[in-house]
Amino acid sequence: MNLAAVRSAGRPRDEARDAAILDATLDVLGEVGYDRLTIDAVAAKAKASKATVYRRWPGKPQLVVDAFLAMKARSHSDDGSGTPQVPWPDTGTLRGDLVAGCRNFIAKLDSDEGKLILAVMTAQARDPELAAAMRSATSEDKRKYCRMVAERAIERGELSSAAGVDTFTEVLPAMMFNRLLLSDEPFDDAFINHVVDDIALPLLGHHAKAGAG
Amino acid sequence: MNLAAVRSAGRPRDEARDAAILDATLDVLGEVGYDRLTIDAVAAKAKASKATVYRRWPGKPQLVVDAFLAMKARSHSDDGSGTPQVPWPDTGTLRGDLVAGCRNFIAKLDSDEGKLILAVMTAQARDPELAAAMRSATSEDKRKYCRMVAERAIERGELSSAAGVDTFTEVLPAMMFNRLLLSDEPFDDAFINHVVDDIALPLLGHHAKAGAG
Amino acid sequence: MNLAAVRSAGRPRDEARDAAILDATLDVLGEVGYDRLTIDAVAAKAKASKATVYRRWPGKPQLVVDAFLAMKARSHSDDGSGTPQVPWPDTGTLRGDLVAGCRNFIAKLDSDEGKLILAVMTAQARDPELAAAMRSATSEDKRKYCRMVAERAIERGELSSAAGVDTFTEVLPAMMFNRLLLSDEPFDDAFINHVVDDIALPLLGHHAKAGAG
Amino acid sequence: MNLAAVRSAGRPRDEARDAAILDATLDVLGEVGYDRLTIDAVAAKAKASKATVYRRWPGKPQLVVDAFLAMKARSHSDDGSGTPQVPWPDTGTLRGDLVAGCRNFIAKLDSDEGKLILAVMTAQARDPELAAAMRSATSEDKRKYCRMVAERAIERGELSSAAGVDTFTEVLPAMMFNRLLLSDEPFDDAFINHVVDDIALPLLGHHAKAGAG
DNA sequence: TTTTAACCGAGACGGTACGTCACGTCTTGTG
DNA sequence: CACAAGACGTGACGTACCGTCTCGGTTAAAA
Repeated sequence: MNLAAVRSAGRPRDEARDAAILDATLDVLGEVGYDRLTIDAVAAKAKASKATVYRRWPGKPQLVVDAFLAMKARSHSDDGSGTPQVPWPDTGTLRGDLVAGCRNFIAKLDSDEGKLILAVMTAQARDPELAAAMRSATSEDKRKYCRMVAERAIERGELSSAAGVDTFTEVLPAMMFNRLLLSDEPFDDAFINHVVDDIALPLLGHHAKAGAG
Repeated sequence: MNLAAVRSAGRPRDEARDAAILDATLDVLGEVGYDRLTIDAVAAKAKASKATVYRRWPGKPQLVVDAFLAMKARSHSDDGSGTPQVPWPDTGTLRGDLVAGCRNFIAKLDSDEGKLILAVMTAQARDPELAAAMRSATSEDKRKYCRMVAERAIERGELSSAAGVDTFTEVLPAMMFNRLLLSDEPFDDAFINHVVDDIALPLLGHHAKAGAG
Repeated sequence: MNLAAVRSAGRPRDEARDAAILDATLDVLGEVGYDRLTIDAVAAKAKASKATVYRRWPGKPQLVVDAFLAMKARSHSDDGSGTPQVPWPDTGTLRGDLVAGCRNFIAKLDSDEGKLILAVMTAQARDPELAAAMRSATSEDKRKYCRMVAERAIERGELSSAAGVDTFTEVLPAMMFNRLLLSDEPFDDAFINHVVDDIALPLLGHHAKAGAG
Repeated sequence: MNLAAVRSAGRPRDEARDAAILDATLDVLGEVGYDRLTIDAVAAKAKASKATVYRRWPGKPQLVVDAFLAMKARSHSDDGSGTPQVPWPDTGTLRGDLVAGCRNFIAKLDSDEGKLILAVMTAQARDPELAAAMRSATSEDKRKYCRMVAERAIERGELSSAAGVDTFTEVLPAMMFNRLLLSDEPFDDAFINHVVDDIALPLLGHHAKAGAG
């Protein structure tokens, strides 16, 4: 009797239930938001019992995190490659890359997925565990993207070093979260230009003469 | 019959109840946090009825906002002057002023009031109305402080213009909110130094050779 | 200053308010019944304040009793005479008089006033005070009617004495109240015939061979 | 899959909770009466939750009816026999039987159970459903008793037929309800004699020469 | 094979908080 | 004083979710 055999006498968990429950969670999340999401509603929509939900997740925040991660994983695996399915296009200039990146993010928020992202972000502040999960789920993506943009700029000669990249990677999301969660001002092109020209480029050490667009 | 006489037939609302309820709200908020705060508990502590609470506020978030604003108003009116009761000391250098400002903020968060601030901030993201109220309640303070620091620096010759002040006023709080609400990293001196040296000073156009402290 | 002048310093009670409140009470009673009648609703409909209502009546049951009595008094005083405005017709036979009386009562219950009567009767069982008021308000009418019917029968030679009249006066209303309040069977002609033939006439000592109608 | 197997998915209702809740209802009913009985009090006394109560009964009147019926059922099943545990003694005369029956009823009203009976009767007039339930719960008993008394009388030769029994069965309870619910006169021996001699016996066709007692 | 132990759906359970309603009292300003 | 308006403390209402717990009935690995 080896270690692997120790666990599980009894009926094994039906992994398909996980998927159904996570799907239902995303549905409900999109329909009513994080705060009004109830486990009962999720279970009903998944044709699962509350017990099955609670057997797998200790509570709402964890369930929502997992649902979010599952959604992310699914959208990333639409193709077989490890590269993101929405490639970050090389626009030819540092500023163009940054603006394109921001616009891409806005576009994402308008999609079905975006509603969920907002719902989850909204709940982050209340739930440290959810926040941690979200961070670990997204930080790598953010870092990759920012580094790539910086490297391209260095190759082009627009930047002399990647020194400011980490700070920039830190400030850019902070600005976006604030705009989305705490401000009622629109997340529009004017804001993007402002963030790119007045914050991102200066922090990256790009003393632009070409100025704004 | 003038306009002033028009208002109010019937028994006027007892403003003292407002105060009692808001006080109770702050108490409960400090004791159990936003999520576990219940209207029943507030009413009981204020020796008021739930009906009285609901007659004045439509729900928990609005009540908490008002409680927060009342606390702010009260602490600001401790003296009769218009100047803040915690003066922003002139440390002699721009960098010193900024660090001192940040540390002052941290110190505030450790106070009784700080628990409330955190509780309210935590709830902001969920409640647009609360967020709006918080913004309007705090933005002026923030702007004043940042301008004052910048003006001192200009007087000293450390800055050539106040051009970056607005952006700086925007970024600094964003960084702090992120650290407080979405990060699990400590809000310590290392972070302050990082924000001041790598973000604030560059954005203000202070191309410091004097570097760190 | 004479004795009459002693009482009442200050503004005298506006007797018109009584009428308005009682009218409103009858309205509300007819609309929603006794149990759902609220003092607030009455006051609102009378454009009176709750204080005015409570200054005059200690509570709902007393108010409803008074409203009922006022309605009765008003309908009785439609003409100046002391005789009832709905005369009890002499049908020529004892049985005919009894059936006509019962039918008259049913007809009354279908009127606007009837709804109120039912509402008040419904409330009687719960409220001893209301029951007492109702009794004293209606018993005399009942006794008068029953005696009149019996006397006519004696004049016609249908009855030899009025001996059974008091008992009959007691049983008839009891049967009706039971049918109305505690039974779900209809208050129809079949019931009337049953009561008259099987109960009223035997108790009055009318050993009829002429039987049914 | 037979019919018995069809019933019930999910956890079955715990019948013991029914009993506990009904017991608690009877307790509270006895303590404070129908009008002051609250669902909260019942639930607390039954160590149940309000939700459990509302899951089984739609509201107070239905709960009270069921509690009453449960009490009746329980007291009837104290012995295994189908005969009532309080036998109706044969006093030797029709009049004696009737008087004894009425006195037995009065005695019952003075017991603990009597308080409940009164409480429920009081509520009947307001609640048609309750009234219907009470009727079906008590009518059979009444009919049985009245028939038995009549049959004894026929055997003794006191009555020539059972013709008047149904009417009598109808009138007797009506008189009692009126006395209990709508009158303030006492339910005493004088009343019993009156009902028996002036109403019951005549309606049964017992033209007594022995007259009253 | 036969256990046997965990799974599954459904839904009851004790709680807690919700937001509303009506009560009877009170507190204003205006006759 | 009375009066209209309406705020007040009280307390019950019926609902909604919480997270846990039975049920009867699978489902696979272990015996």
